[in-house]
Amino acid sequence: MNKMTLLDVSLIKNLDPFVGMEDTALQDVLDLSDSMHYAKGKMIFREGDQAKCFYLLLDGHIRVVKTSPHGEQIIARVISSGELFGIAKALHRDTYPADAVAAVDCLVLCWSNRHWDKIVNAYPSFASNTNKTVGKRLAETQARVMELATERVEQRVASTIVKLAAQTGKKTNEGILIDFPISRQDVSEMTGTTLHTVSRLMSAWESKGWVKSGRQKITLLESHKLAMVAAGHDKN
Amino acid sequence: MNKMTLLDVSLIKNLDPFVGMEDTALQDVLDLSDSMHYAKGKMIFREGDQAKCFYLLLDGHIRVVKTSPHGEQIIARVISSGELFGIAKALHRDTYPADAVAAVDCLVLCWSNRHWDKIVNAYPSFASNTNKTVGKRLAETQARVMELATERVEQRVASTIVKLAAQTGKKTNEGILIDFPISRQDVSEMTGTTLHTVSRLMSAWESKGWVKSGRQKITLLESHKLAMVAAGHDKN
DNA sequence: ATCGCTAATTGCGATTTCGCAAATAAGAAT
DNA sequence: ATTCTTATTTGCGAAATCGCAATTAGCGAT
Repeated sequence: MNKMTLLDVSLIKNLDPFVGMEDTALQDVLDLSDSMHYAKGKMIFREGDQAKCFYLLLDGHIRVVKTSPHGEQIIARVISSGELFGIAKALHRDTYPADAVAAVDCLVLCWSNRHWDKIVNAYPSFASNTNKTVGKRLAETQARVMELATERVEQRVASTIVKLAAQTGKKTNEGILIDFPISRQDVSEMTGTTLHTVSRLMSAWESKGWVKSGRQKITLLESHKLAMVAAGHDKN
Repeated sequence: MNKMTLLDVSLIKNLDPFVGMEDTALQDVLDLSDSMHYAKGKMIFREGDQAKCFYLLLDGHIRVVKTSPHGEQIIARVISSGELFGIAKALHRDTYPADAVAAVDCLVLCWSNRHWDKIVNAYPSFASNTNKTVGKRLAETQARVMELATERVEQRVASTIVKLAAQTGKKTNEGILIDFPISRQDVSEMTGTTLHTVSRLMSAWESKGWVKSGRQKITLLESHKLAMVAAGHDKN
């Protein structure tokens, strides 16, 4: 789509999916890609769509969302820059397993799935890095099952915002800001609870001075306190 | 360990992990394996152990169990015959992510991880089948997150026993029997609830004639009714 | 600056699910 | 057959969380 813009190898050279690849190989792969921009709120692909591309997020944040048979949504994960997404091919799927929505304006590279086998076969470290990514996601998902099965809402919410802060956090003079718009509803969809309960928890933490939050904005002031709550320790 | 016993290609020829492989290839792979027996209750590997082997279950059932930091256990999945397990290499892990326990006497093949790369490189369809398995497990795990996040206990328990019946069920003249010893506690560890709640649900269903259950034994008489409950429909 | 929309807050009663405790039952071992 | 161990059942009160509803607040668009 955008073959005119020259994409430089340095854009992707240091990203996890490409470690271990030669510059010439990177250039070859880059030459197969299109670069795309998605405005905040745009849907990049939808659950069940035929998977015709796979993607690399260069800049922004993406929410991966699944919808239950009864219409409730849950956020399966948040993709940050440097991560692959929509890699249905790696899982031998021919449809996407979830919606991908731009949480902010996003810059992505995308490749036609036609190129997948070619790339995977030509560059074993790419294949290997991909497997590693999938393995990590499986482990994370499994960890979430554990949390949902054994922890109370308060712990899950604390743990989720601490993890988000670690993943996407930006230091400000007040504390660590979660660097994309995130509502109470979003947090509830990541933790299996309701926006009401999240709101109550945030209010309680705010009154203790542990967080400072506003409309779609969360700043952690005392992340260690929250980490304690996440771990299920004392609740003072 | 058991090179004396001649293992025949027909043992594994039709199993998912090996579809698309030539008989000679299968024989080569088989020649690298050891066959092992694990008595009911034996632990095959433990979470965090250095992963030195990967396994194929030839006969029996295996519980894959994770333990939370606070000691609660949850059953991540149940492995049935024909499935690979302990494939840490496929996920680029060097430790096992969970315990594997023989739910009944089990017959397994195992391979040293030394052989993993060799096998994967020599037999692309094995690599591909493995990716597919991992993809399926990721999807299942994700589905479980959805259930835990959005459904009530009753639905989750119903859904779990229906799925177990589909996976391991054995037709009897009464109905579909889940073909390995499974306690109320086990079910609770698969659904994120307590054995008490499971017991109450089973009692209720038994009094409606939907199931018949005893000590570590569950038979589904009216699985469609349970499937309705699982789907969250009426509760009559 | 004002309007309008969406997000957030919070009180309160309703439900769900838990957790304890005590009793019973089913097999396994002797 | 008897004893022992482990699984199951069930009542009941407690706790966590939900869900509704009404209000308030923040921010973008006009």
